[in-house]
Amino acid sequence: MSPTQARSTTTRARILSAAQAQFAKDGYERATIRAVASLAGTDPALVIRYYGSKEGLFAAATHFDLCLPSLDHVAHADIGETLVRHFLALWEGNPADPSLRILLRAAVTHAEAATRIRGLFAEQVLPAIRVVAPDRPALRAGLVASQILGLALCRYILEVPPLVDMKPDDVIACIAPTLQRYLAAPLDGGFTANA
Amino acid sequence: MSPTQARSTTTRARILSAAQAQFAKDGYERATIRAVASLAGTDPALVIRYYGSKEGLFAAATHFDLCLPSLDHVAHADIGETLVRHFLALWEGNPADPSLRILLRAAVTHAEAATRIRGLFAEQVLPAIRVVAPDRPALRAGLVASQILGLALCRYILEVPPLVDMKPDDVIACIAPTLQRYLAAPLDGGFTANA
DNA sequence: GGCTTAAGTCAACGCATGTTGACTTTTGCG
DNA sequence: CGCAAAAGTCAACATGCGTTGACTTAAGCC
Repeated sequence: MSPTQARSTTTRARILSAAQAQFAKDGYERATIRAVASLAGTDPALVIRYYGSKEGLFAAATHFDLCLPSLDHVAHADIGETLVRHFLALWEGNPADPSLRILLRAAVTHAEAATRIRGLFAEQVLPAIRVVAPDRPALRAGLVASQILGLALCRYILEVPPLVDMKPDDVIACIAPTLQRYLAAPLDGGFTANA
Repeated sequence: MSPTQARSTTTRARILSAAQAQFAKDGYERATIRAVASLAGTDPALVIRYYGSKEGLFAAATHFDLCLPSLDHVAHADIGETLVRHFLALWEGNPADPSLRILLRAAVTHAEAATRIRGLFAEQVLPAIRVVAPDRPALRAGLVASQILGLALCRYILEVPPLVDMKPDDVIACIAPTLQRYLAAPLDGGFTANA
């Protein structure tokens, strides 16, 4: 790669990084191309040249992977805890991946972002859960998603007081048994009778 | 009330109703005063005259009450189910109250809406839960909120496939035991050791 | 009936946005 | 060096927004 190509690559990366920061902070509609360019130390026109449009920039800023661990070699009793721990690390890791924050902030008003989240669910969460919960995996994965996303919403977006201040290990201790039940509860009896 | 006052009251109500519909559908930033006025069959200027600004219109469109039932006369074992059932009715009732949908859609990017949700939590959810779970009520209420909001997010906003298609009674059967555990689980042992 | 006040309408302003095209600067290569 | 292509910059456009003020219409009251 020639030096001049390297420079453009660097600029593109700076723009993408700035875009992720702005989308994560302000959501899709409040984030502006001008603010992204300013944060990246460049020009709005360059942002458009490299990413085509605001939509294209958003798509590029949210291409990522949940990196779910394979659950089939985890002790059955530890699957719930493994899942919460993984998602907490995703949100709070150093550096934290901003993509989930971006996606969650945007998905509420942006149809394509919502589709993307459903895609993550169908292509990454559901398959991982299918291998450890072969009966009604979609239902179980959906319940897991509702608790995980609800936790993320309250802790990282809405900042509901008791949840935002908890230590990660305490969050794990509270949430893990819920996921464990969603994954392992028998279908007859106390779970869901019909359907 | 004179007929002319009655007319203005009707118009104000039509505007408010249209605003709720638009905010619920599009979120705060995508909803426009012009669209609200058009849906209400009136003029944008009138919207501003009656509600001062877009912020004022939003504030008026989200003044509401969770109408939580008093839990102190519910059998202990039924509190979880009572709560889910109540929130499901709030979202799906006929007519469904659009306020929660509006608030959830907006809170993700609108600071004041997020504050409003925290206010609902502190002033309505927390007190109701305090009377049935006197030890660490804030923690328990926070966990309940995370599951309820996560369910609402997945079922009504993101429309994650397995959750959006479930019958209300099945949702209740799945979620109620989770809330029950959050409210009634002993603090030592499997819940959260320290903190 | 005519005057006062409120209800409703219209056109316009100022502003911020995404996006475009022409321009200038820098780089790589013969 | 000198040219071609790429990287980067600038000013401007068109559009849609919230909001404003002047205007017109209708209603209530003496």
